[in-house]
Amino acid sequence: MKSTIRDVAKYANVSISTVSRVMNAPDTVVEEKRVKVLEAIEVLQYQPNGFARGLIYKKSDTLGVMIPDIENPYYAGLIRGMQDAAVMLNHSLMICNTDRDKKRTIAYVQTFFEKQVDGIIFTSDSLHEEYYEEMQRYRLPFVLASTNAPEYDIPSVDIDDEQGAYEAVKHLIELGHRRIGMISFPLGHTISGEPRYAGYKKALLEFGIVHNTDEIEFAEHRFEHAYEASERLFARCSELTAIFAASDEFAMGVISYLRDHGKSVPDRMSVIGFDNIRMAQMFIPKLTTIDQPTYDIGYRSVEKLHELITNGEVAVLREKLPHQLVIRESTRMI
Amino acid sequence: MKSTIRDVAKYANVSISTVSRVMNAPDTVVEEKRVKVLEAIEVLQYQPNGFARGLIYKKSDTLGVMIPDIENPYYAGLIRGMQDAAVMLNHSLMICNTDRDKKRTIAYVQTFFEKQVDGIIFTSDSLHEEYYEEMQRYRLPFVLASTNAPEYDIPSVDIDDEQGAYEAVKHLIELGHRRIGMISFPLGHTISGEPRYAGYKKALLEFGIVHNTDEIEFAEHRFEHAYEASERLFARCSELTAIFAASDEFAMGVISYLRDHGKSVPDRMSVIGFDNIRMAQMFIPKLTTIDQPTYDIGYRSVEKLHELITNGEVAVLREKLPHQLVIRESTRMI
DNA sequence: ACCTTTTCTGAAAACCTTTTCTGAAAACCT
DNA sequence: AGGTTTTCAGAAAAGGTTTTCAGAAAAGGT
Repeated sequence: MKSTIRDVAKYANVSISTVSRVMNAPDTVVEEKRVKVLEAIEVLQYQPNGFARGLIYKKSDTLGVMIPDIENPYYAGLIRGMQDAAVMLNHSLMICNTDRDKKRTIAYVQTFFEKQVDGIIFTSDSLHEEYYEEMQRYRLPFVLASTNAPEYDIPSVDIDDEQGAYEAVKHLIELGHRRIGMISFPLGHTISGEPRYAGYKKALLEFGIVHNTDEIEFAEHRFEHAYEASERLFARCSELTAIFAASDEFAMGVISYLRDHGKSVPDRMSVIGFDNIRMAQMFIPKLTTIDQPTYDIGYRSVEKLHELITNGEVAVLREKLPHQLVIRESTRMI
Repeated sequence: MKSTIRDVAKYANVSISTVSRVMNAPDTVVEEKRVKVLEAIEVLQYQPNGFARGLIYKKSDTLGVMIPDIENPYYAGLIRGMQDAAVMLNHSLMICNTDRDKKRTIAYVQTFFEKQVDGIIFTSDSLHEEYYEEMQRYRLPFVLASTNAPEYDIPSVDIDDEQGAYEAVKHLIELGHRRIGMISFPLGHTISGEPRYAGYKKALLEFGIVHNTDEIEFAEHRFEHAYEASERLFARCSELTAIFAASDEFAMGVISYLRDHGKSVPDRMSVIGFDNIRMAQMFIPKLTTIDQPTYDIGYRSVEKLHELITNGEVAVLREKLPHQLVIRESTRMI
């Protein structure tokens, strides 16, 4: 059986208060007893019970994290950053993979609440009203990582998607491309759909290129969908010379499609991605892309959540981290 | 403030025992009071406190998971499987990324213990003696996922690495290759290093090919290391026509190296990987590889841990799940 | 030597739940 | 109607810790 503070007290011939003090304020107990207690702790392998402590401190030093799709490598960097920040703050992470399933997400909020997490980090995906209400219901502090919610005042940390997309497309234009297609996220229910599309349009507009809505095609989140979307897009528009893909995974889907149909990238077509996931530099060709500081977004988001938990508020509500154009091999001068 | 059972009791004009009963054995309390209590619960948004419950039930319904490197996509499938199994069992997962750091790993075992996880899943990586002792010290039930420990009697679920490697190399041989190099994990401190190397040797031996120790090169776990290892290997052995890479990530490293030096795969060199991570079918060329049922390994490992926790023992100690050769584009007839 | 302050320790309450035990009321039986 | 069983609800203990409070002993001051 696990040993308790009582066992330690008995073994060391002191009261439990003394044992507790040895652990929490060692200098208030006289040396002689202190060493006896320490010895007892060592012998009995005593470790305080987190439940009992939680009951008193009313906190678990645990943070809940919602990930929409853990197989998407984009989240790996995010998680690493969060983890490192958590370690620094002496906290633990409870991670849950929602699979973008509403029921599951809401069920997890409840679990988190019952397990007394101190707060929740919500990554990517747009914040449905239901989620928001669920969080409000339980009054759980939470922050948004790699997404934001324009309609609510919720702390968030992400990047400027529109600006990133703008720079990506601008890069293509500066390379001489004029017929530029896009593989976008669906516009409605996805958070980076709108702004990245807006950035694309903005760049075209700025360089006086007419935007033809034919030249955009939509895909859900995965490689396969982008592959299929490419098929539809190229069937419709044959004169495209470059593609702006809303994510690196999409870019890989596009390139795979092109390769399967005998068009090499970047010789016959330039493709730029978004995110700079680790695979971007492992892929052949290495992807030109917009780098997101995923590690930092993760790190900052737990710092921010911690700030929110301890202060009840947050110094800056919506935090935008810097992105960066990374030029590799998948784009070239026309 | 969070409402407690006391608040509900007061609101519903009953004792706290009754409230508790409504939640845990509803049919032992008369209808009239039951609805009042239910109503109070709804109004006050009451949710029982996990700490208090944990104190009584002596369990948290939470499992700890150790992942060596969360950025390695291999673990994504594993985690999904674990998560799904956990949801089915009404448990939560506390995931920690060890970065293969001993101090951090041990610190995490302590945290897990204090937070009263019911058990731990240890993934990949070999089980150092220190870890084993730490687990013993705390008497925490644990299982090994995607690794095993020949020297200890610990429940594990993984695949037959040697057989998998054997089949991979056999495939190469059947394709007509005779000069087959290998990019291996380091032999000493890594769990799949030895058996995959053994499988490689076994296949060569079986087909009467002399095994030249020159033709193997070692790399740590990542793409970059495999890239560098390729450089060393090809500098030494120029007549190789095929490579057995100990992981898909290694295979991608090898292929990238070859591509950067003008040798296309599979035309000039066949490369086979191991794992069948999601990227294997996204890569160009798509990787021929040995499929590991990562999802199932994850799923089974939490089932197994649960079995161990509830029964104190486990029906089958070392569980081997089936692997499978998946032929794609990175290998071809010589 | 006596009084005051400081240091140190233990008892007990508090945190929130579940569960056992006990007793009151209701239901059942003859 | 009287006695027995069953149903139901509340009081209280238990689970392991921290912390407040009070008191005893030691130290300090005159």
